[in-house]
Amino acid sequence: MQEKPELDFPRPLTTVDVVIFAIRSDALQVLLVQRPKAESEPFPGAWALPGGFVDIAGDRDLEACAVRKLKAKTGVVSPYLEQLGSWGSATRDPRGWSATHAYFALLPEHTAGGALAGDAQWFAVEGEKVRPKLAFDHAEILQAAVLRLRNKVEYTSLPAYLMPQEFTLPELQRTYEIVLDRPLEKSAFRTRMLAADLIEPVAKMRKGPNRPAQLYRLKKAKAPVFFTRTFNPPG
Amino acid sequence: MQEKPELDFPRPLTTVDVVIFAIRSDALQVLLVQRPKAESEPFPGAWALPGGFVDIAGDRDLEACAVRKLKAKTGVVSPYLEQLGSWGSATRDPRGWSATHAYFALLPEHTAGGALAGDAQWFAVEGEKVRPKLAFDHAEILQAAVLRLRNKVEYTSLPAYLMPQEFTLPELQRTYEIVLDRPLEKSAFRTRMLAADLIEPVAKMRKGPNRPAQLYRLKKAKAPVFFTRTFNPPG
DNA sequence: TAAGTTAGTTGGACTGTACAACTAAGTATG
DNA sequence: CATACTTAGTTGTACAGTCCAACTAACTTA
Repeated sequence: MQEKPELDFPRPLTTVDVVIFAIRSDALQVLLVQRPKAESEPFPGAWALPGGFVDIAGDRDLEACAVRKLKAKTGVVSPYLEQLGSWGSATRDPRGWSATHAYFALLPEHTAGGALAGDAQWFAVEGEKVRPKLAFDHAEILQAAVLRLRNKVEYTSLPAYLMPQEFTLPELQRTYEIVLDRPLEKSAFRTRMLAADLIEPVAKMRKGPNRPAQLYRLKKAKAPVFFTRTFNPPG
Repeated sequence: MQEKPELDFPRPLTTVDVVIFAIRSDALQVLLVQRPKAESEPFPGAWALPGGFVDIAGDRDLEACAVRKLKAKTGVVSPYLEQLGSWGSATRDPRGWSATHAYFALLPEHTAGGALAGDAQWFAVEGEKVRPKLAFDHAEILQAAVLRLRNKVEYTSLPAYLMPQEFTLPELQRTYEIVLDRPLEKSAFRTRMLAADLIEPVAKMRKGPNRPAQLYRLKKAKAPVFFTRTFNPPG
């Protein structure tokens, strides 16, 4: 490692933040952590996205760092994880020039209750915001994550990653509607979802208070399926 | 600025790279720069994406840094610029743990010939690759850029940013076809493009060797327009 | 004047969505 | 035990946009 002047350049602080979504109580929720209350910390006591500094000794790459932070807060090991973008500027962190690599993760509801860290808590997403004022530029990052999620939902199968292993078509549709925050046409939804070849029926039925419903599960496809068309909004 | 142990963490090298696309000679081309031949440099003499270290004294934010690097190599000040993603790992740069923030830019053909830096040169994109072997993980970044461009072209108006200020519909269609590397239906293309309300006719006509064609220009819309449907491939 | 080239339009077959009305299978209620 | 209520799932019609081919239009060249 030679002593190039460039290597002596002061380097930005480098962090990774994760926007963790789940459907809970029939609403889209996001996991936040409370920053330490010590006055020496930036934004003491404020809510923030889970994240922190890259550990160049321990983290092989950025995604491994994101997985580590997600596991630390939720105990979840392998959710859907996608890079969202990066935010870097001289002013976003009072400690100096900093850049964060933001990821977003989708958790099935049943895993979202598990091994939550003590400083972590779920908050409902209202519009593209959340009730408490967020530290740093995390409100902007959260908004980008919600918009990206909504946007991708229009033409991919992403919401399937928010479902438990087995689910009914109306439940899946409900999840789409929660994420998109608008009603969808039942028959168009069924036609498209089945044509997308993303889910397969299992032998069982779900017996509810009403008519029993067919159970489906995600096919083995790892990547989200792209639909050829968007759902056109009714009306 | 307090002396938190975290701030003493060794920080990754932080760079910004820009994938610069233009249509030249009826083909999709990308701008590359040749790395210095000094043996003390990583990948001496190899071709690489334009980019370099973030200057935390001079760059206000990541995008400003990308604009600076783009201007340095092409002279172009305000092209279409979009964040592509970030790549960071312990091994991608022999000098140590590094993270790059990648952007991609679209240039109209007539600006692409201008004030090129001496070490810069255009290369045709073949598939998702380019002929020379690229430094670092830049082949991977380039591939991601091409796939993203192709993918977005399916449902947005991005290619309009590759056009000169005034253009005919057949020229615009040709640009779509070059980017997508497949033929498009003429009448469906016209219907969709005009319905998208993205371009507007100007009073003039283009007089070519054959029948004259109506000239159009981009509407003032700053953001690329999202189509409601994809182009279905013929056949 | 005829042939060639490219711009742009027209029309019919087809496909998938939008929407409403329908059937199906269970539970709750009087 | 019959009726109403609820939710799952299907069917049918209208409509919009595409796919594709054939057409017209305007100009150049031989």
